Amino acid sequence: MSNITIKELALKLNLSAATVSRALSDSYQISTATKQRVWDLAKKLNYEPNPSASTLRSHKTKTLAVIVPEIANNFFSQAINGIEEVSRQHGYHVLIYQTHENSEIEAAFIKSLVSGRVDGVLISVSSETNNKDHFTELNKTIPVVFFDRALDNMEAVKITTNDYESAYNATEHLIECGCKKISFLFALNNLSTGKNRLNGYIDALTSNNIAYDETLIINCDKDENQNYSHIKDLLTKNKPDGLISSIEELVLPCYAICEELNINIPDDLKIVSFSNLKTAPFLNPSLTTITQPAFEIGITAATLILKLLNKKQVDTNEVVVLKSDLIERGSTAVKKN
Amino acid sequence: MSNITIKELALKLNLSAATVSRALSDSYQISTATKQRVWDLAKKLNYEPNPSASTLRSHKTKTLAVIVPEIANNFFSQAINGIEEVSRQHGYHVLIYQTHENSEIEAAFIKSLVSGRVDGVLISVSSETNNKDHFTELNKTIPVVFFDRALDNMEAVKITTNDYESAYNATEHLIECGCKKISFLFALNNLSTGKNRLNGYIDALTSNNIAYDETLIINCDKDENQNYSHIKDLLTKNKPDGLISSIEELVLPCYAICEELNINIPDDLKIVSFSNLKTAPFLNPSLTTITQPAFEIGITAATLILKLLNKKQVDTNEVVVLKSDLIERGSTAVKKN
DNA sequence: CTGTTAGCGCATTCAC
DNA sequence: GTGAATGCGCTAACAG
Repeated sequence: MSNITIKELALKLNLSAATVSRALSDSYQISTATKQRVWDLAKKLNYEPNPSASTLRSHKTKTLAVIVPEIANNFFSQAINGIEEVSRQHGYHVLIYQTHENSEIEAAFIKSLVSGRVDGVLISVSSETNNKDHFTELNKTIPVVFFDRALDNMEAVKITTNDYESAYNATEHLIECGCKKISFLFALNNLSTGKNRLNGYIDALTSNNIAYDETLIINCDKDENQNYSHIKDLLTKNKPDGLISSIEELVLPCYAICEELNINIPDDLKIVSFSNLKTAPFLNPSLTTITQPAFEIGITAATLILKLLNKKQVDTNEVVVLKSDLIERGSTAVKKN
Repeated sequence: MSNITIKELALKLNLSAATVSRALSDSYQISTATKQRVWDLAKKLNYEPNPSASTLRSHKTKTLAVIVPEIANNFFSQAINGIEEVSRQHGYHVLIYQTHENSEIEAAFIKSLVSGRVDGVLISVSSETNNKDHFTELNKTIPVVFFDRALDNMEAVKITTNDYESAYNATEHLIECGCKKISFLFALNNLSTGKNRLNGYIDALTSNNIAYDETLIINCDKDENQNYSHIKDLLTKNKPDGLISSIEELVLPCYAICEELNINIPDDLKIVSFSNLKTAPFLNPSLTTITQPAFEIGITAATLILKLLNKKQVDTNEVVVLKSDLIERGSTAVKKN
């Protein structure tokens, strides 16, 4: 801890602590000469204000909390990147919490944040969460902004992507590629993020006059082994020629199963996956991805919450929808949507 | 902010604030009955202690700072995952800062952290950094633990991986695969992390009686375009049959260049890269990776700093070295080192 | 076992 | 323009 305090600065400058405090915050009440003296000494002695004392007095922490299911995830780490970027530019600090998709851990974090540790919270909710009580409670005291995964029935600022549309387009893309039997790996079943993706898939099928077949939709959850065997069943029995995965985590099992079953990708089975592994289609031309603008989502979410904190005019119910890209790669070409 | 304070609890319970404070921290001085009354009311009223007030008084923040070059990076995000995990289990909060390999931003963060915002700092230094002044200054006031990228000439707790050995093994692996002309993409030139990787490569060559050829070593830096053209030159003129990339970021340009030049991977050129993209060899069998135990590094770093904070006996000069895996994938097999 | 008192460092109100 | 006084919420020393 830098031991130097306002009091000590005041002492050395023959000023009162109040004057030094005001000078440091560039108050109009202080003469330019005094300000300069204060700034010079502060710089010389490496003065750094004590954040706890400052917060205790001013009720401003200059800190944001970010709650995500996982940090080691291509989407979330890119989003956090954007959030940190904006925060740094505005002198804000960023606290990170991960829930591992566990709504109890999530609730505990949320509860602990009402104590004035942060000025605002950016959250992408766990896939299990359906109780919004903690959130409404928290939102009474500080601004909360949801990104990517929001609670359906909650009024709050939300940043999402065009999940429905991008799943629709991806499905149509597979149809245009000649797929007749397209399956869907359904994850985030509890959230509108997941449901929208499913609905985009279903609607694309029906509007292209393809019979909607429930057995082609696999419900996926946290149990990796179960997911694996369900997908394996699907590929063995139903033999789809196209597949859409609603989360990146399921791509690898798909590849493993195809190898096991001697299914050739993409000749026998074309795969499209929601994924922010931007290098995926380049390392492996047979994979097409729906890539969310994760960094921009982070930027947008952080910018919005800072506006809320600065009492700028923001619709506290605003929903921002950004667009995903469909990234495909043949031998050389790279397409974007 | 949860408005309820110790004072209010005290008032409602006909106790003094001091007693309530002691009861909340489960002090041995307080009767079980009183403790229970306090806990019950605290729970009922959703009391959450004000962290600023607590810190101001106790000089403990229960917060760690993590400084990394990039969050959206497979290695660092996995390391942060481990750090967050340990921190949560011990009731610590985690602040994230990214330097984008800029030592000025890094220095500014370090400077701002002497003010008592955190109890300790976990850092992986920027590739530009060679001035250790800020670090020694900071380390006087709070513990600093370096992970993966440390400053050479600084006495501190460090967690690293066996960079020399893993580069050595990877090079020997390529030799065993029949490569005669192995090139090396040299990055992190300023850090021992990078230098050790280079030396492992060089020593593996010489101890296998392969002439050491400087033109096969490409100096890479932040300038992506320059890296690209240098690598392209290498592949065009020198036509190596093996390549080791000392960072993950250079793999994609390599693939792009090979495609451009009609070089077949792995038939014409075998590539091994330091990379924590764990899915890489699975999505693309032609890539072999040296994968660092990022999560374990995070776990270890966090555990160590918590020990330091709790004045446990820790050698303040301790260096922990964890081991990377060489992950290769033929048609079906997966090897580990 | 519990209460009283004091002060962490800062920002704000009120004086002059 | 500047200073003196006050209190944010908590914990620790001292007292009993």
